Amino acid sequence: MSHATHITAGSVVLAELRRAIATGELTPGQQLVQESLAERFGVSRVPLREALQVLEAEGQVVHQVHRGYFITELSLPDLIEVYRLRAVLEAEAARVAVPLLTDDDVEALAELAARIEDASEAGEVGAMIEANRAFHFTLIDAAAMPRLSRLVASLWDATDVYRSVYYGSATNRERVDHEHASIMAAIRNRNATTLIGELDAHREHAVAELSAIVR
Amino acid sequence: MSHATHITAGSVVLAELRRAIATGELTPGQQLVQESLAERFGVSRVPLREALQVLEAEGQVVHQVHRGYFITELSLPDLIEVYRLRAVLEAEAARVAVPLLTDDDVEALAELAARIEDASEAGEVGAMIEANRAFHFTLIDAAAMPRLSRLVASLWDATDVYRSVYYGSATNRERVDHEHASIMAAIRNRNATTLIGELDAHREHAVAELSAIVR
DNA sequence: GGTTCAAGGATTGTATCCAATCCTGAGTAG
DNA sequence: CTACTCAGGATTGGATACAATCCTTGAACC
Repeated sequence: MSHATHITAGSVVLAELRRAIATGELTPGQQLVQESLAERFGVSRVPLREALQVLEAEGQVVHQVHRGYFITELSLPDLIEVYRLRAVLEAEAARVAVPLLTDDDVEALAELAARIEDASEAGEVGAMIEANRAFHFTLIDAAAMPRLSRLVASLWDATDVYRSVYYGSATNRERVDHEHASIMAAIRNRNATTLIGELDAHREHAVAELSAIVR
Repeated sequence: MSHATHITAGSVVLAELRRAIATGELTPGQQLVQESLAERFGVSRVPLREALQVLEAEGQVVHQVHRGYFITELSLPDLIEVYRLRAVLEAEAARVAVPLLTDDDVEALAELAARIEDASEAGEVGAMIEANRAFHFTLIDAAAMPRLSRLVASLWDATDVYRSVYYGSATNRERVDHEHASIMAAIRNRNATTLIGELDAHREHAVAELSAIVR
């Protein structure tokens, strides 16, 4: 029996909340009224609160006793810190992963890069976000450091609120495609130093664009 | 995060559980039966589960649907990964913090180092663990990167289960004191490179000892 | 007009109760 | 003797009900 077979109300609500945050349906600063959300998802407040507590631990929402849960508002210093920590951790992941990459891994990465491009040209923002995440985490997971993957994932989650806005721009989507091509080239060459440089540039461009959005 | 002024049943239970884990009262692999714990803390199962969910998000306990919560068992690869991630993140913290350190910070660090030594000689393991954590996080917090502090804290928490065993040994306590002296010297000289080297050595010795314990 | 303060409703925190699932162990068949 | 089956209790997941706290609103007072 696998874990996924046990669908619990709390996990369903958690997934729904994640989606709502990622799509921008729930906007930063907004209060999450427990009764309304519970009714909307067709569950009681108990599993709803369970999901909210998980999101709080991840920093996606903030909690104030007797006042409630609110979607986290990312400040500019916050955003910059998230990307700085990503730089540190993803560099480590790349360093470890490159020597471990199998040909199958590289193949999978190339295919994901292609899927991103397709979604990008079609303007399918949701599909692009998903494929993009799969692309980057295929590389990160290749380092075979599960805790590292989890930490980086939580940092990605922290900026999910703004990701849909970022990919909404065709200019941004096009630049991302070019950067992914450079990243793939470094991966194919098994050159960790170059790869880390490309990843850093990739992130720098994103943080520059996002800085404008946050304000 | 909840204001300290408003103590909620869940937060009390959470603190108690943390203490019980840190002191080794709850041992790795052990099941946490909700009813018993709730009764022991004098609360219902609702706030207890709330605390358990927080600990699960932090990786201190694991959860299996319809089976319950268990104290996490740290595998050797896990332990090594935790310390490797700490090395990466704490090095970054040190790099950022050193130029920002005020004389007051250095003073506070020196005082904490002294407190650690006192507790070490007196064999007060609990006090030593607490002062040691305060010492290291005074340095880390000086980097003024709150998310970085949180990530590192979660990595420290992950090995809390074994910390009391580690500090139970007088040999270990004595070595730690010497290492802290070297760390303080590097801090006083505002030499980030030396400091990072000392911190790395400090951690390497700990992971070597802990590896033996895990097995 | 501005400030203080006290209801009352709105919202969250917690306890209690019921439902769903798991685990144990006795019994049975092979 | 071993493997399987299937109650019955033990334990967790979730819903409802109640208590504690907060927030708004409006009136009294300066």
